[in-house]
Amino acid sequence: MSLEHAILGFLNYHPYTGYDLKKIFDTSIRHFWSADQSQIYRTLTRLTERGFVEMEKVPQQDRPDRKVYHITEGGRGELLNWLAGPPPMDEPRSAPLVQVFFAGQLSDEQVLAKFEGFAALMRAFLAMYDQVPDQLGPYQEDISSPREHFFWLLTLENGLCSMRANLAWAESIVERIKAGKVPPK
Amino acid sequence: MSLEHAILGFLNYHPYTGYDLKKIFDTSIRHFWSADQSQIYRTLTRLTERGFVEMEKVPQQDRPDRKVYHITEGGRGELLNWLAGPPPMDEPRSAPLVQVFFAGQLSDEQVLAKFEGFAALMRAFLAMYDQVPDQLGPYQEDISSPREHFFWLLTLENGLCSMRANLAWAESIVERIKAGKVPPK
DNA sequence: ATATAATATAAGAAAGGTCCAATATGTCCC
DNA sequence: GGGACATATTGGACCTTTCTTATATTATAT
Repeated sequence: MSLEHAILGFLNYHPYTGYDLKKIFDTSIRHFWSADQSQIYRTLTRLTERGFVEMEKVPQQDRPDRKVYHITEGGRGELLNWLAGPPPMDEPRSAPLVQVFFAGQLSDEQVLAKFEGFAALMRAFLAMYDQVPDQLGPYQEDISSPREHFFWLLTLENGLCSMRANLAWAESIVERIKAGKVPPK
Repeated sequence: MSLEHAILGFLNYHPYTGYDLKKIFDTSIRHFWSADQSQIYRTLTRLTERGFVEMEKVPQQDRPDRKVYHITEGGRGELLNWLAGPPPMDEPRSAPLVQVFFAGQLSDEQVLAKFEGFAALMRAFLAMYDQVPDQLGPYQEDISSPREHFFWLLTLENGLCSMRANLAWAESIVERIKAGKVPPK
């Protein structure tokens, strides 16, 4: 679980409202982390209870007050502690691989279609990545120093590397299928 | 969500109890799918309600009855339908990448340690993979025809490909850090 | 003789996440 | 004037997952 840490990470650049955070998640880091709008508000409440963030009401004329959250000393400590700590290992959870594992229960034609589908999916991802801009979307001014931009590019690279590896994997399987190397039912 | 489909996939080979399934998950496909014991029992109940599986009580002397679940025609249909359908795309969710994205907030020494930590983690994964047996653990007899074994090797290959790609990524970053290419704070 | 691990199931509670709907207003365009 | 869209937050219902605890027996090790 690290929606909390992702929120703390952004609030450590700049104070934001729940609405701001939703937009930041939807634009900048959408390709490796997503967040439900309700969940962002609930997490902000939880972080407030724990003393990691504080809220300030900014009244506006004729529309609901903005609730601007800023990180506290305790929150900064929690964040830096988590960042400096050991890298969490991604718990494995891959619905596509479940399909691969059980693909033997399909007919040979269906198996071929399945893996061609995988390859197509990964090519589509790669095409998308080419369109991911160098920049971070709105709210850049707060975040995009050369240092932050450098680390942003590193996360993009990771996506590219993984997708290329997966594409090569899927393609090698398609070749093997066509070469008749799948044991029959 | 496809714990349901993973369970259906196994029950399509052979009828099992909840306990059997837990052991199968913990041994065979542990590296890309895990399942909590309570969750397996609850999911079996749900699958029964939907008519995808049926339960048969097998009394045992002096210990709780085994509840052996077997797949129904409806369940087989649901499974094959899902398998033949479009590959689900994994929703992106990567705690490690959240750390990369915010790593700029650490000191330069901490950044180096962070990425060396990533590389070490992936080397550890790769070392583990070498030890993953060719075989599927217990319950093999039910599952390991040459065809099933072929698909099992494919999922292992995927893990290897991804990990190698991630290792290369982490190592290239370590090199760049050592070459002084990280913009200062 | 006793402890423990393994076999086998299940219920309760809490945490996290998703979906949907409600509220309230401002702006922009047709 | 009406419709669509953006701003801004909140609440309810529900689902999934995890953690913990409980029960009961058998096999194995000390």
